[in-house]
Amino acid sequence: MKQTKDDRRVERTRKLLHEALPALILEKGYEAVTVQDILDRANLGRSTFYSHYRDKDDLLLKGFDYLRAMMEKQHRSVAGKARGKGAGFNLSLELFRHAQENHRLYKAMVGKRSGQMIIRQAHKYLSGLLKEHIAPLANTKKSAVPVDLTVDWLVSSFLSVLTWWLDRNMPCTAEKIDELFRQLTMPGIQAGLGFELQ
Amino acid sequence: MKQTKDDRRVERTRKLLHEALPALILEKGYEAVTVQDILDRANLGRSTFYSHYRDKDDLLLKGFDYLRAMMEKQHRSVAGKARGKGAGFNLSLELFRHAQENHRLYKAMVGKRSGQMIIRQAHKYLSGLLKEHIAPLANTKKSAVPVDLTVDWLVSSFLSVLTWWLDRNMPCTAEKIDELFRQLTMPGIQAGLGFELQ
DNA sequence: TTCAATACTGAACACTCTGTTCTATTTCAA
DNA sequence: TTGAAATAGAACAGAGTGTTCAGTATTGAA
Repeated sequence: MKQTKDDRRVERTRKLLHEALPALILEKGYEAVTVQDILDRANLGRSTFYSHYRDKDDLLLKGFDYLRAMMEKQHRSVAGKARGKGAGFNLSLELFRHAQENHRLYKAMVGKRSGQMIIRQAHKYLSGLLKEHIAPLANTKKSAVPVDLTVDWLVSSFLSVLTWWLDRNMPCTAEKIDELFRQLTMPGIQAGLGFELQ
Repeated sequence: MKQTKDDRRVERTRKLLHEALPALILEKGYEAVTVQDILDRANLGRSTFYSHYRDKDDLLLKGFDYLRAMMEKQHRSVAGKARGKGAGFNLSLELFRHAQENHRLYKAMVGKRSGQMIIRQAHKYLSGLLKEHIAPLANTKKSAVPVDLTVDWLVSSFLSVLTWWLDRNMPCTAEKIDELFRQLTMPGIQAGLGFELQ
């Protein structure tokens, strides 16, 4: 099923819209960006926008979906290479790395000027990931802290460290910021989930 | 300098406005609340609102100022009673307690339906408090983590635990949630600030 | 090359919300 | 009682939203 030229045309239009938004968010903050701003930047007509997206939020959320898909694709590729039994897997480091490679996009999404909705979305998504990857490991007998509280806290912790790092234009490597993140949160995770780490 | 009746009248008007907002935030979320909603709820005229506040954000921020002043007053009173040298001082527990006593207001301010602006304001305020109370204790030689990162992280951690607790209608006591908060964050603080706690 | 389908343009529109202005009314203090 | 201050609320201009629609451009197929 070959992609028609019309399909590519639509894709190109959407890409123009998606690429216009982050820059505008970084310039004036998400709330202040108007649909007209996006249109002017992307050089598109008003009705074109509304034929593709319901509103500004919809555009942003679909941008987030795109980012997430990109991240998951990269993850599968990384995970594929290191398919040893003890290879483990470092979610936060992967995220820091991915954020570094797409820092403009990440900064617009989770940085100081982003909208609350996208932060919530990111929080929700990461909570889901964590519940899937980490919560099953919890030893509920040893742990004194409810698992969902621990997950919420850990996601907030991660996002705050990520935001700090991005808003200061990544003053250190992804590996270093991940190490700092782990120093701050690892012992708490042990208390929260009731297990000892390697 | 006696307070005139006109002064009291103004005060009453402002109180009506301040009391209308939290309920509306909890109902439909801060963003969705219009000035007209507030006016209808408070039974006041449009021009009255704008003679007291610049806009909706201004009203919310002054509400936050009020909350902060209330909290600081209570703190001084508590600190006054326990004025021993080793009495120490448990900021997070005081905040959890104050939140419990004013949970509707706190929930509107920092809960899931609040606005991003007020979260930022709260973050800024708490960061200031922490920098004042805790950062001077940091042992920069031992600590591997930048102090401002640690402070940012700790404030985010606190707000996430507070939000979890409030949004679930405080399923445990203030003392218990404070204990959980400390279990999650204390070891990280030691790593972040490079000192041992009592 | 022609033509119908599809995608985009952009003006016009109704709508909601904002913040200001202005006149009338109420409340208060002296 | 009267002047000053506070409030009421209608009217207004302006910004932004999301829809509609007639017209233009591009595409795929005959």
